[in-house]
Amino acid sequence: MPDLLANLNPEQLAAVTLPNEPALILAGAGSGKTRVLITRIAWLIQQGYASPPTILAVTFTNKAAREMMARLQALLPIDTRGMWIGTFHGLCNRMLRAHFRDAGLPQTFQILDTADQLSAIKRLMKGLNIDDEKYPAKNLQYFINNAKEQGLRPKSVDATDAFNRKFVELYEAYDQQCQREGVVDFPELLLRCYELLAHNPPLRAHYQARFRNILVDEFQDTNKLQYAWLKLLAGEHNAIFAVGDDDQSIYAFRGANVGNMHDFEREFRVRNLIKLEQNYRSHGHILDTANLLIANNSRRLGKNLRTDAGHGEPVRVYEAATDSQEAGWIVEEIKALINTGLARGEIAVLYRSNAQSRTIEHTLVNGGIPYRVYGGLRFFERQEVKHALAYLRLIDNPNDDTAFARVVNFPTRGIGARSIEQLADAARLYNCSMAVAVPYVTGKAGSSLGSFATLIAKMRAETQQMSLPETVEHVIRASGLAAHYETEREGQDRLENLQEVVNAAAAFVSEEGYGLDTPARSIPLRPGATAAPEIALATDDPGVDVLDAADLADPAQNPDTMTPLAGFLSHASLEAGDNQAQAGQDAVQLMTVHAAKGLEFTAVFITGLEEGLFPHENSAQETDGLEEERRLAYVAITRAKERLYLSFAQSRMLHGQTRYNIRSRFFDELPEGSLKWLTPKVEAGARWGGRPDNAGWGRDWFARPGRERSSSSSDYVNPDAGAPVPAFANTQRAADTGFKVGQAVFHTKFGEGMVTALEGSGGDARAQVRFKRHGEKWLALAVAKLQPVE
DNA sequence: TGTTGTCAAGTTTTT
DNA sequence: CTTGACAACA
Repeated sequence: MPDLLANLNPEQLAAVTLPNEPALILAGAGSGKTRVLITRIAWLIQQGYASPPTILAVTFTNKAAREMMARLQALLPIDTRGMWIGTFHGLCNRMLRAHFRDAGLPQTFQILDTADQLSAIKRLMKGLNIDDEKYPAKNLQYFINNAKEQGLRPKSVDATDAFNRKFVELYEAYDQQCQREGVVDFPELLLRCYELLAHNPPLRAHYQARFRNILVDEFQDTNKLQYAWLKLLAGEHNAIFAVGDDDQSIYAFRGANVGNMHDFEREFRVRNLIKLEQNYRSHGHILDTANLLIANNSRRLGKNLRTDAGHGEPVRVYEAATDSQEAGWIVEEIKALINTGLARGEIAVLYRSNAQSRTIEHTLVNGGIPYRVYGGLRFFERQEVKHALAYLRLIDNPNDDTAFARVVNFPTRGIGARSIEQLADAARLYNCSMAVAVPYVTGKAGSSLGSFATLIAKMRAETQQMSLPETVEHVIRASGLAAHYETEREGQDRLENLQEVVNAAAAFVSEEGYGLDTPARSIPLRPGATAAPEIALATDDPGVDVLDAADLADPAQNPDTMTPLAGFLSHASLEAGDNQAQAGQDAVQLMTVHAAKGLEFTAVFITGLEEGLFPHENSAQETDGLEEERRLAYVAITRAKERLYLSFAQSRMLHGQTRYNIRSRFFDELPEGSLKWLTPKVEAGARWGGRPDNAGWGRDWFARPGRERSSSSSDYVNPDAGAPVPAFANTQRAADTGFKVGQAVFHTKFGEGMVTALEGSGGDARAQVRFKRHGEKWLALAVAKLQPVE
């Protein structure tokens, strides 16, 4: 047996070897969090405190789950089968498949991704003649998902006004539609699974008895429903080992509730709170920068990272005149780094919003530097791939109207919007799916629809005994998709992607350990199978017996709970695939700060550190918005191992117009001693006549006198890039408009405010003003009665 | 039915 | 500026 505990620091060791009690591990960036989690599992098993089937480990992304599985297998000579390691959604899907009847779902239920869900909602609203202007489908989608993530069914939603009552009504209709079609959306997977356990005591008891050891990664990202689900599984006796970092909570906008950490500590009476503060990633100056910045946040659980690595290099700061000049400097610096022998893949350029990538990409192309952008379309989200999947879904479940509507006229077969509308009306009239309603539609439309129905039925019959890859291949041909893209001019890539779907199906079959000729649409019986056993409880059976570890070890006791096709379709929905372009070659990495979480690079550029961009202006409206932005900056900083660059630009092209920004307030929160300004640091007040320190973020920025300072510097020529940096660009603007950013103003209607941005000139000039009482507004200077205040 | 034009909007994102 | 959605056409 390997010595699992070798090379752990005292805190890590303490965490790994905690008794079987609720524990909260506050793991700072780069503190070996994943290692602790994995070693904990291995240690529990090695010591005989736990057997694999008692382990439930939850992550947020499939990537994290895969990494955990792989590292565990490398660490442990024992069998990791029987453990449940996966994402919240993946695990819930697995449980719902095993107990589909108890969950009130058809065996072939399918999963709607976000785009499918939106089109299902649009279809619903169209059918009910709802005005999309008044009730935008997107808003309804948000409303529904939000409610589900709070654990609320339509009945329980507290509708305060007529508008919300309409939403609740639509929410109910939507749920009914999903139920009729046999589909579930993402939050529904969790809520349905939660309810399954909550309403079924024997089942709950079974899983509680089984999962004695529950481990949760990235606990700060859990939402209310996920936390409730965990609590339910933990029951009275099971220990949850939660690992997280409140300082890296950057997903509040999608429902993550950092408060869960505190609630967990309280509700589970956590006695074991361990902080991992030893950082193994970054050099000292970088860490000091991160520490001092995040210290500005209130309501922290409290943590300070330290390193043995020494100070290392200072953090370099650069002020550019424009966004393109910023990009130019970045590219020059990257070239220099590459010349020192640094691999391109060890360099990352981070930005707050995707729109910023274009200028940088453009400059990299000109500089001949290979790069890779993260984000964008993923494999299973491509239209041709979704089309193929829709046919597969229809074969498996003819009631899936989302799939039906998607491909009924693709490739075109003369079924227009009118016919589809008629069909949808008929389906509503008979309360059935569109596929079932086809015979009720007569006339010419009826015959086209009839042949489509025949086509699907034919494909269903033909693929009855086919394996999954054969089924996929057959459907791509028989549906006419292949022929369609063969004739299309730009169809070559799409054809290749369709072939990739076949390959993905083959890979799926092999990874799941099915026989090559296992029919795609039957539950495989595989006596003596060696692949991961699934748990299947005969819950229709009144005498539910809790399976013990011995039962679970016997594959004969553990038949699969879904067909290969259903599994593949779930896989496609739950794991949309890679979202990075041009994978493979050594390239500079471009991504948003969000996408960088969990990654590390030798050299990191954080760009666009400007007020309004980072921190983002929209965050000002959100509660705790500024603190989340600061955490985001903290995450960005802690990605760097050896070299960190921070940059900002005086002017930036955004949405086709030049905006003049002031440097991010975050610069005032960094340790001056760890920074090296490559351009002279211009004191905050010098140029802008006062900074809007907490404007819009809830504090009163008017009551901050004495920050103004006069500037003594003149135009400065940047020695690095060789381009002149007009240090007073904005003041020049001021001559044109009569106003400048940072200036206090008075408006007869809105009262006191401060100019936060200026754009345009002459008669078109507009000023963005942050009013003390009325928030931020754009005002046309030619119209607005705006008076400067001394 | 596919194409063309107009118009509005434009943080962050995994499942 | 750039993209996506949708309405008006050929």
